[in-house]
Amino acid sequence: MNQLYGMAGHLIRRLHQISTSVFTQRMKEAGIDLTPVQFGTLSALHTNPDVDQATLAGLIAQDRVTIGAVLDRLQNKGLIERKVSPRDRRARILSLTATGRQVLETTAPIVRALQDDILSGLDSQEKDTLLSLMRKVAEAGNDLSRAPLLPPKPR
Amino acid sequence: MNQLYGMAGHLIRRLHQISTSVFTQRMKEAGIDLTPVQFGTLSALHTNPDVDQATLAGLIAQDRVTIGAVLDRLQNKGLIERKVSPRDRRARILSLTATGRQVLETTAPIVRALQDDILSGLDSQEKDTLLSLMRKVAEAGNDLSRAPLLPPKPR
DNA sequence: GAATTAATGTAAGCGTACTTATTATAAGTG
DNA sequence: CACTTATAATAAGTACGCTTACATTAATTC
Repeated sequence: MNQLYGMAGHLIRRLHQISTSVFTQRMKEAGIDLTPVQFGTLSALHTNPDVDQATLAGLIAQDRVTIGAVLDRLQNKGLIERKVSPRDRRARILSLTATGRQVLETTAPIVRALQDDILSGLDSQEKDTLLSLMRKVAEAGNDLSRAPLLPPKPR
Repeated sequence: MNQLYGMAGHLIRRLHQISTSVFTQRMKEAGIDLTPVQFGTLSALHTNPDVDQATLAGLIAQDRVTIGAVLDRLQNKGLIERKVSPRDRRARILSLTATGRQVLETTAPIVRALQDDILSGLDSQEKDTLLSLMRKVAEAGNDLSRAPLLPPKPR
């Protein structure tokens, strides 16, 4: 009846708990007030400047509604700005503030480093294997998820 | 600066989104109103009858506070019961109701079947590899997470 | 050009996962 | 036995991730 512990869903949930826990702890140690999703948002905004909210959501596989709330918090912290798009008055064009850019620069190396701690218990070959399998699952399952990853605007 | 897409944390979050999305969809198709965590809770309760809330939380690696809210919802649906422990009046002894047992029996085979869909995109050997690596990470990272998995009461 | 259809962002609400604080009870120590 | 310490559950609050619904604006179609 059970066998819960061996189920993909349960293991994925555990990994997610471990991942966010490690992230939160490292940020706390560094005195930085940023969640995993907030970091991802800043990072995506740095790579894709001047996108609107819906596009950004697709770029990091987030629900449009969720990202709206995340942006509220980032705006309150003074890390991002929203401007009404001149081309489409429904849309908000997003940009990093100077502070946001600075926080991202400070945080990025810490985040890169902590990825390894999440997978502690695996040797480096196993890590590669796991990452490549996860990439495969994420790609194949993209359309199964509520908020699929969307390619950047072709423009 | 970015490389977000290859990071362990991001991939794990994606897998979690895919996993819960597949679960939710299959339950909806089956006309069953049950979330992944609620299923896990029922399942653990079936395997470990008459535990209290704190013990249950440890058995499925959940925060004690979170599990309290989950139990509220399961109780509202009439799937579980809470009784004050005669040995320790602080503790609530949990049990499945007849309805709860029935829902679990109906749901379990569907949940078992859907595990495979979560990992669509992998062949069966890759699935085995991924599951075994995830098990390893979950085990090694257990104490890193906020709510580690705890062994059942020795009693 | 008016009417339909679609898209952007927001609001409100549910469920999970966490934090810190509080209440009640139990267990341990002097 | 009184006092301290620890534990079970709950309360209140934050953050994600989702749903449905809605107002505004854009694009399409007749």
